[in-house]
Parts: sequence; C-alpha cells; structure tokens
Amino acid sequence: MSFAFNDRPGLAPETRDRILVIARSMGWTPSWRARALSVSRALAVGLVIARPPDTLRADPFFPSFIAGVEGVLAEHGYALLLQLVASGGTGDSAYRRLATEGRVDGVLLTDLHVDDERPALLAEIGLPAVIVGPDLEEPCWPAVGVDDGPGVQAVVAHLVSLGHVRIAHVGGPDVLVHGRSRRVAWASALMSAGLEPGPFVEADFSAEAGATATRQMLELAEPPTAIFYANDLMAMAGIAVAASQGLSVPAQLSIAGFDDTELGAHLQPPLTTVTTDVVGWGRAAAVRLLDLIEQREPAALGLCPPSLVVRGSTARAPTTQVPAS
Amino acid sequence: MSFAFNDRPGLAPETRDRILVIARSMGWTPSWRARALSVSRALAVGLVIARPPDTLRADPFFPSFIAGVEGVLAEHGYALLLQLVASGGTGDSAYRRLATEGRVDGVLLTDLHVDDERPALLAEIGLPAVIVGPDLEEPCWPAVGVDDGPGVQAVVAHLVSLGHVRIAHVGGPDVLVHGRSRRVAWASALMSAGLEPGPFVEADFSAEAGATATRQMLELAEPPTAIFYANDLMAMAGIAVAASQGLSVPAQLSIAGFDDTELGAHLQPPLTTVTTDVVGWGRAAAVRLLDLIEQREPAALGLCPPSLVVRGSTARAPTTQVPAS
DNA sequence: TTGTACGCGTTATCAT
DNA sequence: ATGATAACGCGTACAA
Repeated sequence: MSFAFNDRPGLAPETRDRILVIARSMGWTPSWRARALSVSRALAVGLVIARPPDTLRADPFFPSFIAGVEGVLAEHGYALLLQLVASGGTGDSAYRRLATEGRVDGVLLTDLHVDDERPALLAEIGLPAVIVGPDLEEPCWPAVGVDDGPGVQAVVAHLVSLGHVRIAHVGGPDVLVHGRSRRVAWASALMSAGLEPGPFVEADFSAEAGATATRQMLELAEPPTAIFYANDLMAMAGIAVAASQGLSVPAQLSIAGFDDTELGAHLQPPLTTVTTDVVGWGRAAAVRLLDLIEQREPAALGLCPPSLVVRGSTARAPTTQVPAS
Repeated sequence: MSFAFNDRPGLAPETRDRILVIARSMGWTPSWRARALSVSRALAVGLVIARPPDTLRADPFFPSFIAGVEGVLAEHGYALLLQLVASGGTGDSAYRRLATEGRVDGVLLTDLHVDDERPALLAEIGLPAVIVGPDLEEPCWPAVGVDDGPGVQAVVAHLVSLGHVRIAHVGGPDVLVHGRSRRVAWASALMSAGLEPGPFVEADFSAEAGATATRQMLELAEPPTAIFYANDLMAMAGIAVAASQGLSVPAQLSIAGFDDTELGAHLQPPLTTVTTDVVGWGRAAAVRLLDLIEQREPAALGLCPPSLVVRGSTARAPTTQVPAS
C-alpha cells in the first residue's frame, strides 16, 4: 500500500518491491480523490483571473506566468485550477467558493487593486495566498515582488540620455498596482533626472486605449518627444497612430513599451521595451505558495531583474520642436 | 444532509428548510473532496496545452477559449485544470496521469496533430474527450468543428475580387491540423477561382517565422501581390517586413491575417483578417464535454461562422508588376 | 509489520 | 412517505 510508494522506513525492501511489482501489474495508481480526502488537502492551487476578456486576449502575461507556475506545481504533484471571473469585480466570491469547498490549498493573487480587499478576505478565510505584483505598503504579506521600478528607470534614463526632455507616459489603470507603480516610477525617475513630469494619460493596457491616449498626447499644444507606455500593446498602437499622422518614429517621436512582447521585435520600427522575467515570477510564486501550504520555511528565490531592450523605436530627440497636430 | 441540498423527493419541505437554515448558520459548505470521492468523479476537466511558451505568449486563442470553457464549467460546478507541457510532444503522459489519478473526468484536446495519437490513447484509457479543431477524417469522435474553410474562402474571394492573381500563403506548421486545414482551404479556394496556387511558405505561427517567410516571399522572382497569413501575428510581422523594404501596404502588397487580434485593428495599416468566435468554441467544447461526462444526449450547439473583417491592409492589386527585392 | 479507524458526502437500506 | 442508519469509496496514519 502507500508505504511502498512513499518509500517509508520500516518496510522490508523485498516486500516493498513485491508490492510495487504487483501494483504495477494491476495498473494501479493512487487515486487522487481518496488521497485528497485523507490528507485533507486538495493538492491543487487556484488562480483567479479577474480581467475583461478583451484585455486578456492580447496580454502575454498570463500564458508565461502560468507556464512558470505550472512547471513547479507539476513537480510537486499539485494541479493548477484556473478560474476566470468575467464581471468587473475582483472575484471575491470565486475565492471564497474555492476556499470553502476545499478545492484548493492556496491561491495566487494577480492584478491587485489598490485597497484590494482580497488579502483581507483570504486572511479571514485562512487560505494561503501569494500576491504577485509590485511590493505593497504592507510587506508582511507573502508576495513575489515584481518591482517594475528598475525597468522603468532604465527606460527613462535611456530616453534622457538621448536628449529627451518632454517624456510622456501612457499608463495602465491607476487602480491597479502595476499600473500605478509604473506611473510612480516614471514620475520619480523624471524627477531625479531633474526634469518636470511630462504629460500623463491613464489608459487600460488595451491597444484601443493606447491609440486614443496617443492621439491625445499628439494634440497637446506642446506634444512630448518621447512616450513611455505601460505595456507593449499600447506602445505598438501608439506607433501606428504616430505613423498615421505622418509622424516618423523614432525620428520625430520616440516610443518605448514594457513587457517585451514577441511581436514588438518584429514591428517597423522594432519596439524599445523592457524584458521582464514573467516565467520566473510564476515559478517563484508557485514555490512560495507551496512553501506556505506545506508550512516550510520560505526558500529564498532569485528573480531576474527587468532589463531594457533598446531597439529602433527610440532615437535622439529632434532638435526642432515637432509642430502640434 | 445531502437530500436537502440535492432537493431529492422523500423529504418534507419544512425539514429541508430547517436543515438548510441551520447549515447556513453554521457556514457549512459541502466539502468538495468528500463529494468527489463519494460520487467517484473529480468534478473537473483538464486542458493540456502542449505548445512552446513563445508561441503561446502572443496567441490570443487560449485566453479567449479558456474564458468560454470556464464560463460553462463554473455553471455546472466543474473546475478547469490546466496543464502545460513544455516539451515538443503532445503531452501523452500528462493526459495519462490526469486520467489514472482520477483528477479529471474529461479533457479537451487542442492543437491536434495530423495522426495525433491522443484520441486513441484517451479512447484506450476511457477518458471522455472533446477535440477542438477542424473536422477530422473520422467524424465519429466528439469534436467541436472549427471549420476554417469559410473564413479562408472569404479572404481569398476578397483578394480575388480586388484583382489579385498571385495570392501567397504563409501557413502554420503543416503537422497541425489547423495549420494544414487553412492551407488546404487556401489552395482549394484559389483553384475554384481558376487561379493557380501562389507561393506557399510553411511557418510556425510566430512573428519571427512570419517575418522570415515574408522575406522569402518578397525575394521571389515573381513575388505575390497579396499574402494571406494563417494568423494575425505572422501577418503583422509581414506588414513590418514589407514596410522595412520600402514596399507600401496595401498599395503594392495586400496582406490579410486570421484570428482578429485586438492589435491588428490598431496597426498602420489596420489588418484585414477573419474573426472567429473562439469564446464560442470554448463554450461549445465545454458543453459537449459535460454532456459526454454526464452521459447526456449531446445538445445541438450553434457556433458563429467565421467572418471576414476588411480593413486597410488589403487593396486593389497593383497594375504594374512589383519589382523584386 | 499488519490491522483498523478516520475523513466526509452520498446513497441504499431499514424502521417508523 | 418520511426520518434515521449504515455502508461505501480509498489512501493515510496510528495503534496493535
């Protein structure tokens, strides 16, 4: 029986072998259902994705993230339970159900809102959880820190070194921590470079919103010479808007993204952006969550820092002012 | 007890109410683990994704598909178990494990290869499965038909009506059924239009491969005046390649994609493509699979047919031959 | 080493 | 017809 499989001490080797042979010959595999019941663990972790489908479609985050998570989970015999919540909320009820039904032993939290009530909810329920996102004010909660700061700083420094002075930002929703943190990093990087913050438009990470925001930027009396977008998708839409207005990128307008989408490298011009180790986050988050579930000491985990990828969409700032509109 | 929840006959209404009230006051929820054990069902279905992470990242298919699947499953109290297999195979062992451990009651099959051995494997194991993909030779197997034919035909018809004669195709891997089916549809559409098949390059759905294929096309002695790509990602990369070679799209080269990625609509020029109801496939696949698992008669399910979206990347064929290179 | 109680909802059986 | 009771599924863990 189970001793054989778990290779426990106190069992004659030959007996164990005999059992294993017979078991194999019968095609026996431990039933996961029974196992889950007896150890009173689900042997699964949940990932609730609360995002409008449209934003989700073009986002390279989740596939990579899930790949990282799943790799670790599989090694430990855990399964990944995916749940999408369509509505605008953060899916509280989904988490609650997952927890009370005992379907999962822990959950991963992404797309955290500022003042997100999910951590409190999960603490109340007593469900282990790992937050994936930029460091919060309360660092006590287990989280894999995804500090966008260095990446953003690298972009701004790059643009500053090219002589840009009016560096704009098209951000994600400010209620999302990773939207806000990128904006804050952008603002503080400008400040520490001695520049005043350029124009800022809040968008929602979608191409549509990126395009609209770009149009707004270009209609300004004093348009920026460089725009930094909170993700590649918006940046790519931005390049298209500039092109459609006869503005040449990067000669007249420099554009930088964030995420390093595959397509970005193959556009014309190829997109300057920031690579982030999303698979690594996934792995780290999974390791941390399993440590939490199995009450192990949290292992130290190394994450690749974000790194700037300079490509063709950024160049020296134009010496003459770009005429408005 | 369970009679109350399942609303079985043979129980006085007032007793049932009393039980429910007490249960609620105690915050009781049926344990999913015990339930799964006693009904000897996992109450979950599996989705094994066997794809290189890079191809996965930029693909809008899975997020939409999963959204569709998950919506249906949640309604029926089923969970979605996600598994990614990194290696090049189709993840046979992953399916086998899922089945023998009893973690799932059925699986969804995507990215089917020609001569895929998974259907046979699953039949042998006795695990209900629904294939998502173009109709196969053996229509006996439960599948949600994703017939790309009409969409491809619409694209070709559109290009033909614009006067194009040399219509090329950059396809997906020919070992994948949806790669092959699009190529076949393209070839037969050309044939029925009385045109000889234009040049064909097999790629792998990635932007990189799309770009390379496009370069090959444009180096031909007699380059095509229109290229139809098996997905938007390759098409977008194709537009960029053309642009970088000083070829104007659509004036000198028409380009069409397949999938209707969000970004496609916001590029310059916006991409002509085919919308497919991926969320609908997800829903249909889930419904079908649950019917199969619960041994119901398969419900008829309506799928939106693919539809052509004409945008700016296609135009009348140039009257003068495009000079090579 | 071997046997047995346990976890927990479901369902069939047995009284009432 | 209605309520109560027991057996079941299947590993696990502890006692014997």
